[in-house]
Formats: sequence, C-alpha cells, structure tokens
Amino acid sequence: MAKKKVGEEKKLPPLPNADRYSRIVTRFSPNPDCVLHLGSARAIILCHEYAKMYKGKFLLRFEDTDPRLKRTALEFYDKIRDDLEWLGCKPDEEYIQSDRILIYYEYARKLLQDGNAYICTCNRQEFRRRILAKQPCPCRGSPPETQLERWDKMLNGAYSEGEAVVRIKTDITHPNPAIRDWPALRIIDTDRYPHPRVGNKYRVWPLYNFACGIDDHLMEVTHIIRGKEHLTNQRRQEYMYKHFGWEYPEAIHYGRLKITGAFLSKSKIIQGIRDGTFKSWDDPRLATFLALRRRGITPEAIRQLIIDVGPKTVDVVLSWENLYAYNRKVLDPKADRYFFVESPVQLTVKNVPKIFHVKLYLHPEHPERGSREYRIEPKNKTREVQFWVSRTDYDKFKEEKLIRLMGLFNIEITEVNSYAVESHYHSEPYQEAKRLKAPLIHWIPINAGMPCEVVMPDASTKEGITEKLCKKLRLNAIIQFERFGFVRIDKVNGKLTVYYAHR
RNA sequence: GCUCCGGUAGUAUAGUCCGGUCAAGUAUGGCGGCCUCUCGAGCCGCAGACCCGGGUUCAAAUCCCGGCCGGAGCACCA
Repeated sequence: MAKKKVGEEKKLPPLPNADRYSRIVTRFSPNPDCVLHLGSARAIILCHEYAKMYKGKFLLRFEDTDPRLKRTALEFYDKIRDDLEWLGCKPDEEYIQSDRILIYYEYARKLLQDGNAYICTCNRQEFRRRILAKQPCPCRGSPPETQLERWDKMLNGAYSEGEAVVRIKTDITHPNPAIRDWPALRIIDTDRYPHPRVGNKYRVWPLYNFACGIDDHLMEVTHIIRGKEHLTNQRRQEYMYKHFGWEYPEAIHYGRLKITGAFLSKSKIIQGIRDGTFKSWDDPRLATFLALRRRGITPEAIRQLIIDVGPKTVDVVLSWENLYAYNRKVLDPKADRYFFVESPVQLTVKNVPKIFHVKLYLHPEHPERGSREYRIEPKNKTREVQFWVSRTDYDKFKEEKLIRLMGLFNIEITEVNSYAVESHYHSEPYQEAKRLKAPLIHWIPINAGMPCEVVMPDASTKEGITEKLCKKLRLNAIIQFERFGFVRIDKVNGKLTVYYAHR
C-alpha cells in the first residue's frame, strides 16, 4: 500500500444506499442563536463533502422556530453564512423556517383532519403523568371536527401560551416514553417574545421534529447527517412520515466532537460573551470558526481533520495539537518567514571587519518567493554593530561562547547582563558555526525593527520587535516567525499585531 | 431510573457487516538519529492498542451472552 503523503487525502466512506436516489441532497440546519464553532464542523463538512462527492445538493436551512427560549438574533444569520463561505462550504440553496410557517400549518391541518394528530389542552403535568402510565389523554380521542375547531382557536388567539399544543399520534405504549405522542406545534405569545425576523406575525410555531421532518421531505433531503442527540428524533419523526405515507431519508448520526480544553457548547460561549469573559466572538480562547480564522487556522486543515475523523457515532476528543498538525501541513509550504524578537535585548558586536550585505529568503525551500536584504555596516572606532535579539536566547549566551546570527556571521559573547549583551565578531562562514556547534539565533538590526504584539491562544500577549518591512504585509496573511511559530497578521499601523496559531 | 448507541496505541482512525491474508495498517504526538543557516519542514528508526470474562469455531478485533466503562436522549429547545 502506498504511503500517505501530504496532500493525499483520506476518503470518506460511501453514503448508505446512495444508489437509491437520483440526486443526493444533504442539509445543514443551524439555529441562528450563536456563531458557528468547531462542534458544528462535522455536520457542515460531512454534508458539504458528501454532496460534492455525489454531485448533489447542499442546503442551508435556518431553524429559527423558537422566538422564546432561544436567543435567535438577526446578526447570526449573516455570521453563519460567512462562516460557511469561509469554510468553503457554500450552500446551493438556502431556506429559512420562519418564512415557511404557513406550509407547516397546512400539514398540521392535514394531520388533524386525518386523525393522526390531536390538539391537547391538558395541563402539562397531567399529560406527562398519563403518558408515563401509557394512558391516552382525553383530547386524543376527539373526532377530527373537534380537532379542527381547536386548531382554528389556536390560530386565532382563543388559547394563550401553554393552553394548547398539537401532538402527533404515535404508539402510546412505546417503550421509550419520549416517543409517545410528541408535541408538534405550540403557542408563543409573540407580542411579548417577537421573532427577530417576522415579529408577531404568527403565534403558533412548529417544534423541531415537526418543522424539520416536513422540510426534509419537501426539500427532498436524501441523507440527514446530524449529531446522535437526534437519534430519538428520528424515531419520533418516523411516525409522522408514516402518517403522510412518506419515506424517511437515510440518517447518519455522528458523535460529538470535542477539543480538550475548549468550550464547545453554545451556552458557555454565549455566557462568556455576556459576562465579558470573552471580548468578542473571535476571542482566541474560543473554538468558534471566527476565532480559529483569526488565529490563522485554515479551513483546509479543518476540512481534512473532519474527513479523517469521519462519520462514526463515537464521540471524538481531539487535542489542539492534532488540529495544529493538520494546519501546519497546510501552512508550512505557503507561509513566508520573518524574524520576530520576543522580549528584545540589545546585542552589540564589535570588531566587525567589513560591510555585510545579507540576503534572507522568505522561504528556505522556495528561494523563488523572494528575499529581503540588510546592509550591516560597522560604526565608530570599535567597528561595532547593534542588533535586537531575544531574551529567550539568554541561556545560550550564558552557556555558549560562540553563537551564529542566522545568515550573517558568528560572534563570541563577551558579556551578558540583564539589559544588554556584548560580543565581538568571530568569523563569517556557516561551516565554521556548524563545526563548532554554535547555536543559531535570529536577529534584527537595531534600526530595522518595529514593535510587534503577539496575541497568544490564551489571550495573553507577548511584546517584541519584528522587521520593519512587515509593515507591508497584507492583512490576514499567515506568516511564520522563525523559531517562534505561525502567526496571522491582524493589524498593521505603527505597531504590528499578530495572532499566534501554533509552533 | 427508563430508552438507545458505542468501546482498536496518548489522541484520532483502518479493519468489525461477509471470522483466517491482523502476532493488527495509517496519521498525529513521544523518543532517537540524519538533513536543513528556524525551536518549522523533510527523511530514517524505536516504543505504543483490539475494555473484561465466558461461549461458538480448526480459527474471533471480527459472531453470541454476561459484566464493566463511556456517550446520547427522556422539553410546549434545536
């Protein structure tokens, strides 16, 4: 078997019963109550990837049918669209459930008419008690005429919140009580809780299983790919499909995806934003796509990761290191290299014999990408030159007498104190440094630096100096600071602000 | 508690349906070396796993039963 090389991709297993459908249709159906995060990546990428693989359709459907409990907000519709586009998963079609309320009414009426659903006006506790005892509630047996009468009352406001609910008839003796006569539509006082898109236009709203079940059929979804928390929802919906004489689509229920140390629950993210723990949706501590993007995690890396993880039902607990490995594969060949000196200290080199013209390549394996040059000219009688070097290299200054300034020349350390390092010129050839096993460090000429702030994944910052010419870097470019790590350019003014991705 | 689902190295995954070719493949991480003017990349090597117990069978990671562990659901949320 051929060895797996970079760029060679693992393939997804085939979709079950794909040949039974003339056109594969998948869908991603978020509730627009939060931005998307890595936890949604499995649904999105699997759906999109399978649609692409079978030359089918990938749908985006906003499931915004709860104006009351969920914090559905206008801003999230667009943020979700942006996230999908960034991920490279642009939907072929888009639907919004709050635009489809009348369609749901139509199907509800039909169910009521056919005696496959009923309107329950029982007290919630009372109903629960009965259903747990496998007993039908009194409303269940009423004739369709009564049901339709009640339906009209629901629609025209004769009932208020909580007083009536449409239930789908299932098997009231089903071993799983959750499946017995589940609720399909309820009343919401939209004068008090207006919907962000349609305000108080409707007061009867479908629940998840009803709206989703109807839509999957109407939109001809062939393969539902969603988290395994929906397994019992499939069981519930199957009863409704049977009432309508529809065939239930294929369903794949994958396990949850978690990353050690990341909050992947919407509620935690939203709570953190509210209480100010996180400054914004793209706070580097978050695993939202917005945050990952800001940190320089590429969509290709996420995509490959999800494909490798596959559609299994087991929960997956990844480490950040794992994601980084995928990202590094994407970034390494593309990222230009620059120097960044963390916690700068001044280095003086004396006895520099001549003027040096150094050429530093932007990428060691791709010289054709270009280079930058520095003219190193000794000053004064002492023939000295000054550089910024990093305090993180202090241990080297103390332990090794001989150090090589990458691409330049070798120096011998003569004095180290807390604010400066003194040295003198030793030799030029790299071979010499190699022979004497001198450590390599990076440097910036004292007048060629500009301040730079690195925002770390834990939101802390590291201050330092980078090369002045980084000012010309494009926003959002991802570069590598040699011996430091990959970073994304976030802001450029007098100071460069970058976000740290990983080593 | 009830109803489902699942358990392969640190992590993730292949193999499980249709028992043998699996003394278990791959990636990542770890370790060692080589290479490279980065602590990045690349190359080579090393260590590392079938949850446990029974059963069926000539043969079980794969089939059956029991146990243990983990997960999901049990909303007028999605």
